[in-house]
Amino acid sequence: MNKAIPDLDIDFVQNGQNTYLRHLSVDCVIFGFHENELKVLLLRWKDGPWCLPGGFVKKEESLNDSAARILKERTGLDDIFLQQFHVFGDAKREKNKSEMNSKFKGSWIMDRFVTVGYYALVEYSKVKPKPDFLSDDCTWWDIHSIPSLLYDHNEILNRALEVLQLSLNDHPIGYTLLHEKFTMPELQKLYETILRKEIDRRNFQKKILSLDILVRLEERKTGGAHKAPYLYRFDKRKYDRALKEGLKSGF
Amino acid sequence: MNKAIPDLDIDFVQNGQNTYLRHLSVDCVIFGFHENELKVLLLRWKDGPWCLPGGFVKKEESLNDSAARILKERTGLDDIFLQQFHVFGDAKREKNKSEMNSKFKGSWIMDRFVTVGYYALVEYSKVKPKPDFLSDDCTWWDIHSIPSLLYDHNEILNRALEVLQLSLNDHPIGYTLLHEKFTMPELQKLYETILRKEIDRRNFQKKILSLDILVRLEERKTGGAHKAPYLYRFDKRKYDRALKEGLKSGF
DNA sequence: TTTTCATTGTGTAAACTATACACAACTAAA
DNA sequence: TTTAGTTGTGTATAGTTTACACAATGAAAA
Repeated sequence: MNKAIPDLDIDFVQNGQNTYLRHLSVDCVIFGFHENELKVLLLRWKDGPWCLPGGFVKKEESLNDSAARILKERTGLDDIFLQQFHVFGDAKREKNKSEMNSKFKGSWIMDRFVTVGYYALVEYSKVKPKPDFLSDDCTWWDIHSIPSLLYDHNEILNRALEVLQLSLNDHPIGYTLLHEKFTMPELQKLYETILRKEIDRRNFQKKILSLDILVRLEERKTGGAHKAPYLYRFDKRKYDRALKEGLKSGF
Repeated sequence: MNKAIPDLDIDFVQNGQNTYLRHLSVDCVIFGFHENELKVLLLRWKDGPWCLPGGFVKKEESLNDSAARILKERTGLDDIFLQQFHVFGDAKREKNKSEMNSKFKGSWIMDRFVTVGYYALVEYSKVKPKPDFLSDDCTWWDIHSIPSLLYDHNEILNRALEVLQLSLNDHPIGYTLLHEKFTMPELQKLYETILRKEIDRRNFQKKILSLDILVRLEERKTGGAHKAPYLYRFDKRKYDRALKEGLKSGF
């Protein structure tokens, strides 16, 4: 018996195929925003590389439910914005799988997997990262310094970022990534980070306010060595309506 | 032995799981354009409903290759614009499967399948529709009169249409749907059909020409009881460049 | 207490893009 | 020869995006 795999896992490795659909996995790119930087939640395999949090699809479970379950297991969060964005189906996408995971020899886990990529937008401060039983670490990484990841996970992450960029023009992303109250510069920084470009402060404000999904509060955020900016929050009702209808124009 | 399944199929039904990944299928929404109408290629199951052309993923085959193979088998066409657009993973998506296909009892085919939707844009006149061995018909249907389809195939088709509409704004779709030479009104009608809205003739021409991907030929198309319109063709080089870069503005 | 620095709040002009719209020219059929 | 239907083309207006400047504020430094 391999020391690296506790008893709990033995059943998963040996009999998982009775619980899960074979050949099919789900990987989640979980985005957060903290200290004006876009972050992604990564796991580290025991004695292995960093990777995206992922999992498998139970035999009677919908794909979306699988993704939501995986998200919940890693972050503790329910009811999060979660969006399928691409299927990764190259026959050779799991390079070196057999060498890397010799401890799973003969297991269903060693089969080829096609994986469905989901991305999630979560509020950084509400997340309590939890490793899964195959991992010994689960932490946020800055989007600008992602390490080399397992298999094609770097590609999956990059694709998620691209899709996020495009979605920004169609959907008022931001609701789930920020605190309830936030300043205009914070929101702008979020957009700039995702789009990887600078936006004129005055034009950004004009445009984002014209979407009519924000409410300016009386409150201001003090503490900085400068003029105190107003706080804003999303108007949930208008925000949801905008989500449904889609936004016309983008940055 | 069931009369409806010839010998060829027996092996597929009984031993397909040795060739294909289980639980995973591919369905293709194949669009064509003919007589100023958008068409979709559908199959009819033997003694069954109409459905999208689909198939399975071989164990050593990439997902994209599977879709291309399925497309080739149904249309005879190679090298076609083919795009993954969504995964359909509801646990109950194959309603009534067990009743409908009792002849496959015990086969891997009766398992639950998650299916990956692809859409393809093909030149109508080049296609020679061929039923597969489970079907006895394979023909074009007008987009406005699609029958009730197998399982969730109506939903898959509708989703493909939505994605096609969105893609129209990002990509110069049309190259693969029209003859080599076409008139401006034909191209406009294609856009109008996909978008389900009318576009001002003069503004359409201005905009599409401003993309700088068309070449106007000296030739005109005669035969109509009216002024003969010019013929155009795509400038392949500029078209490909535009595809890569994406188009800024949409209709 | 005053000054300084970084940042916020706000408005307008110019460039660009999208939309609305009209008339002359052409082709085949009546 | 006339007619009906359609094509080719340009311009004025509305709307949107972009570029840009200056006064006000709050904390920290002098």
